[in-house]
Amino acid sequence: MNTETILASVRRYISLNDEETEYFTSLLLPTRVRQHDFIEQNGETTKYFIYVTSGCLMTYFTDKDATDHVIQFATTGWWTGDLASFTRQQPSIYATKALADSEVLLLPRKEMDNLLEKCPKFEKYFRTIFQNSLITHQNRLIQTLSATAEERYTAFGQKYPSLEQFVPLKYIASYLGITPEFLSKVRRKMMDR
Amino acid sequence: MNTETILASVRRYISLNDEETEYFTSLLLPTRVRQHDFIEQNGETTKYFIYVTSGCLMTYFTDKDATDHVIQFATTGWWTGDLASFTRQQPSIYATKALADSEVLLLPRKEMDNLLEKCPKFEKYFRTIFQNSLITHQNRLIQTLSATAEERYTAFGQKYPSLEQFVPLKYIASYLGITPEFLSKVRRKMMDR
DNA sequence: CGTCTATTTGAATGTACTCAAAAGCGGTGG
DNA sequence: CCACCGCTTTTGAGTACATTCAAATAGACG
Repeated sequence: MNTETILASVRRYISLNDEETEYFTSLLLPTRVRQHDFIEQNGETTKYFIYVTSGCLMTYFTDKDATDHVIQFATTGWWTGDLASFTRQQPSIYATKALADSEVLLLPRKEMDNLLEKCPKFEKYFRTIFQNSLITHQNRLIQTLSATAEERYTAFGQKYPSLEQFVPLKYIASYLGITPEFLSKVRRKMMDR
Repeated sequence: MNTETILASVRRYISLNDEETEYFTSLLLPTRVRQHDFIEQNGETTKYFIYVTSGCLMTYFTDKDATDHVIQFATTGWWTGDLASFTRQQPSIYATKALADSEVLLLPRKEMDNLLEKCPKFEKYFRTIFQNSLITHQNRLIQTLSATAEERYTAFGQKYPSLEQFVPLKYIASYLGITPEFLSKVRRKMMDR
């Protein structure tokens, strides 16, 4: 399967020689998943850190009232998964499933450990990935705390235009922290203007 | 000033020889700040990544209605600051100020670049710091999206008991994403039971 | 003390939720 | 190709959680 996009991602931050490239790609498990398929289930210990080559995934939390809350959508070029479970090898509170037929590269936990040990320059790559992701999460937190549902919906559409083709409205509502019914009403109000 | 706690933090993840220890600590600017003092102001480009040796800081965002939103409280052993501004050298949307007289160690942006270049094992340290912080932010997002104000307040008290001594209720309200008035009413209800 | 800020209280209001039901839409099988 | 089924989206009425505004009370600090 296609390792072009992940290598491009890595090379934005570190340079790799042929041997390193070969070694790195040998650790990745290329996998096809179909729409509605799960890559990880909640309750189970997360096995993989997941890179999306094509398609679209979502990682989400299901609360005690059986309401879903989307932590992240991931399209081409994004990493996703449950970092807490992956890092600490404890049961996951998240599940990750495909919103469209997708191609992913799975990095098993042990192989990531090996990679970082044998080829420490990947520390820089993941440091940068996590740092950027942290910034994104802080921005989202600010948005959630300070903006109305309508403002958040508008901002979401502008920030992630490519997701509209994959993501049902009810999951966008979930990501925004509102009910599908209320998102529908927000959209109505926007249309009426 | 005391570099014990920051060295302990670093040594949890990587080991340093004397030369590395010496070099690392030489980059840090020990600074005392008094309650109400600012370390960084919004609108200005963030100069430092901030490590708290003692006391307590808060990093917060002020929205268009002049309402503050706390991104992070930082007590002994925590890093804080505006990563987005620090990383991209763009004007900050956050400010960081002291909630109590505090001692901090400031790591200037350029020195962090030098450190990571000359002593790449620090990539691992910061990768781990950011990874853990990301997990914390994801948990908080989940909480904010799925729990009521009362549940969040209770969880906050359990997770950060040490903060109660430093942080005025209005900032806890801000962190939880509610108004001070409503937090007061939540507390009343809890007392009445 | 007196002043300034933080916290509490109460009434009116608003934003978003719940529940129930209808309408829309896509896929599948006869 | 159409009819049906299941799931998503919309609509509406009633409700709940949280906000706003105004004012009183309590605390902290010089």
